[in-house]
Amino acid sequence: MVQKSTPARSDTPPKAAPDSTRRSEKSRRAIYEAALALVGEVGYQKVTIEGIAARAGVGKQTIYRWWSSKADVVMEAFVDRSEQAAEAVPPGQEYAIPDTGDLAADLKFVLRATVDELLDPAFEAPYRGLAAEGLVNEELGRRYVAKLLEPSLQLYVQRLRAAQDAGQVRADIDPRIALELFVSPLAQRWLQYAGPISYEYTDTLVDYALHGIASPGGNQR
Amino acid sequence: MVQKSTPARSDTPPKAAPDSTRRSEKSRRAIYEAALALVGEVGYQKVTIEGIAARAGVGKQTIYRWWSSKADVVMEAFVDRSEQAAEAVPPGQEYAIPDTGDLAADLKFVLRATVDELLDPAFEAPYRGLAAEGLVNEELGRRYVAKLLEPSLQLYVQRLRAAQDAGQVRADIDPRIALELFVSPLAQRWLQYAGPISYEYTDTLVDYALHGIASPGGNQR
Amino acid sequence: MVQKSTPARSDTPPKAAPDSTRRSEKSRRAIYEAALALVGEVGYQKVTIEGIAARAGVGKQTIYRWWSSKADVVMEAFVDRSEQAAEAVPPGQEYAIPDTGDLAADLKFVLRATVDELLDPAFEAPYRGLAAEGLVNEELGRRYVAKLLEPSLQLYVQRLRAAQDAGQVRADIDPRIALELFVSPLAQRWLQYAGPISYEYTDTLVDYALHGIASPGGNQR
Amino acid sequence: MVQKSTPARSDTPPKAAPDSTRRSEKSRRAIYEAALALVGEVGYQKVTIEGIAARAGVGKQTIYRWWSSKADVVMEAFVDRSEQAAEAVPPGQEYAIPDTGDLAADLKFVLRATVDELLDPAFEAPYRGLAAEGLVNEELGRRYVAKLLEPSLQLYVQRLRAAQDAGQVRADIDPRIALELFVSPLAQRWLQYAGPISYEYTDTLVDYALHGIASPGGNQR
DNA sequence: TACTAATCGAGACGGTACGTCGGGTCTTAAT
DNA sequence: ATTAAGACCCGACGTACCGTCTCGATTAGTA
Repeated sequence: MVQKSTPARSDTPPKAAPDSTRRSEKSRRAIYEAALALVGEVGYQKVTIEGIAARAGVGKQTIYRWWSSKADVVMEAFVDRSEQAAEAVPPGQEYAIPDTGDLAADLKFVLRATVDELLDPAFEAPYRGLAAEGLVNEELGRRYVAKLLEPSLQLYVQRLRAAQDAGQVRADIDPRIALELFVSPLAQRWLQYAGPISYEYTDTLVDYALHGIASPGGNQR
Repeated sequence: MVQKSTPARSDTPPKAAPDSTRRSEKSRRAIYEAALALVGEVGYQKVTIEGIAARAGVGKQTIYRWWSSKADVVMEAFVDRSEQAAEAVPPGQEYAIPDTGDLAADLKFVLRATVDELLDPAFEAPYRGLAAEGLVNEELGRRYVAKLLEPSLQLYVQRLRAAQDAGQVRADIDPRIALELFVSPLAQRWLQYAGPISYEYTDTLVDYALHGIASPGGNQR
Repeated sequence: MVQKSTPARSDTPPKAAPDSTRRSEKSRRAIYEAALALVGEVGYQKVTIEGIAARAGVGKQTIYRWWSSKADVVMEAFVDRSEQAAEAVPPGQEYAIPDTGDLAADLKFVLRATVDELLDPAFEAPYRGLAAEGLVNEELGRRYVAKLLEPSLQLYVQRLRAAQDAGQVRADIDPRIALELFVSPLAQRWLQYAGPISYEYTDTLVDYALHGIASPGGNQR
Repeated sequence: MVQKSTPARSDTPPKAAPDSTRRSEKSRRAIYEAALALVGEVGYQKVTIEGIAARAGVGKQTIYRWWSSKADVVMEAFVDRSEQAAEAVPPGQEYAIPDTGDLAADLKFVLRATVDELLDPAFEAPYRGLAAEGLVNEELGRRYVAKLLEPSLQLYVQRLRAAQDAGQVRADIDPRIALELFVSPLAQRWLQYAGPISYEYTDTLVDYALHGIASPGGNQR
């Protein structure tokens, strides 16, 4: 209702950004853990800042000093966990879509893995909660996309580019759009409970996307 | 205190469902209008049951008697509005995707109209709010899909079936899945702020979906 | 907060007093019984009009039509029960303080009986509840006094008058005031939890009241 | 309903008593003032916790944190005001019943002052409201007696003891009981609207109580 | 190594909204 | 016309969290 900050304006000083060199690492870790644990236990919706603070053994102010909202905290906690997981992967071709030369097979393989992941409750709770918040809070939504969604999608872009180089995908195709043909349907079915998801379904998506749905010699126009 | 209906199980009584024959039509309409107006004015998130009641000139209890949550109220209000709009259409081929014989053109036309609609703030507010709630509340999410999403998608199914009959779409294609190739990407970009949406973008989606992204003579395996 | 009715004023007609000839005797009895039962079970405070109506199997309106408040209902129910009890007494010298010729003994006897009554939970609940309401609602308070309190006190007046005739009480004494010397202290101790009540205590009150507390030859000016 | 004392037992935790050292004095004062003002303006019955909070510019929780009910708040506010008034009295023989040597005159004087006080609306509103609550809530009633009633009565005890020392009151008289002969009748008439109160009435009470109502040489058996 | 300013745990505070209860009025159908 | 039933508008309840604001009691980085 009331406008509050709009960065600087003196008068009421701009809140004097806290000194991050003095920040307590221990508290940060405790907050991340508490946030993720609570999201898992009671669901994103029912998590409260007070609850996180209590669980982490931390004052509320310590949270408000470094984050601006519950979504912020959970998002960072989630990203942090992802990064932690990423670092655990042996250093080589860490995260990439396999390239066996058979594009269809590679895509089907990755999408099947994605199906498995989506059905894992540990992922589901924070992922859904954040996504929901993101629908309605544009700033957060864009951060969500940039931090959690786009990096995964870029792996598809890479794989599709390789396929273009190999002459398996038409050169005039925009890979960033092309990947949506099979990724977005899966995303929507899962996120919105818009339909069942299965290996068969994702396999079908890949086939349709690669070869199109039109009849081969069909006279379009 | 006294058990009334639903024979056994007692203990914590099932709350004695209200008598819907005596329901006040006036209040219901007022509540729908208040809910939609408020969602438009302050955004779904900031709407409260208390606010709806006050705006509608209605006791809070009257809302709680007939609905179980804000999402419930707004959903029903939204559906009601849609139905009202539907009834206003002259009785003929009310809602359908045009069939000019040119499938690509027809789909592009409809998707362009969808783009326009998605960018209309009047639609956006309740749609997003409900979608967000639906991500996180499965029961609501399924209702959302059934009431608001699936009916629109069925129009695509019809059009694609017609195209199959006309030999423009392969007979082995499942239209319910096929439509997702171009609908879901648009939905995701819009809902999740996952990318820009434009006529050019939707046109591209249709082209990719119809003809596939693979090279014509590409050797897959 | 807002004044609403103030009896007549035309405009909004004075509510058209109900036709008492058509009143349902059965409902009235049921309401009395429900009211007294509930007061006994959950305490005056927690009794609600809704509760009485439900227990009596009666519509709320039927109560509001004939009574103006919970206090009203309970009061009438209580008075009704008293009258019922009174009628059960064999017609003779129904209710009176015994007159053995020994005033002190007679008063002590009656007060001891009163102590017993006051400690009977069946009496206590509605009596206290009504008294409390009466403190704060003058109209009700006066009715309480007239219906429940004064009739008992008049029995003392009669007995004291007899004592005056017998020359045991000074002729210039006002019996209506005199009785308060021993009745009011007991009443206050009980009502307000202002002190313990016992036979010894009431005996003492009678002695003090009869003979005074001043020293016999004390020179009071 | 709520567990109150019995420290441990957990399960449903005992609500973690707030830290009284950090209590806001400003809020407490504001609450007292608001409570007394409202009781004066709209009457004890119509005062609500919500109203007190609003008037005091305080959150409801701040009231619920430190008091358990409206009666509690008003009582404390009332006691606080009494103590404040008491402190304002010049330190000497602050509050005592005058001792001119003439017991009857002294008592009549004090009772006349009490009559005046009882008829002062500023006293009446909270006094009656609290008394009413006290009838029906034993715990509160006893607190009421201890804090507001008994201290006044002790003044009579002192004066009567002095009179005993002076040989004006019989030595075997219990002053705590004796005072009730004239105090309780006045209290009952006022509290319960049980009869008119006037100087003449209280004078009469004193006379009756001092000398008794029995005939001097009356043969009691 | 001591100083001193920021951060920390804790939680009281002014608020908003929750979901529930009951008051008193009004409407409906059955008697 | 009264009744049982109960929906209605309304006001207050007591609770949960919000985000802000003190409080000592630690910590660091600097002097």
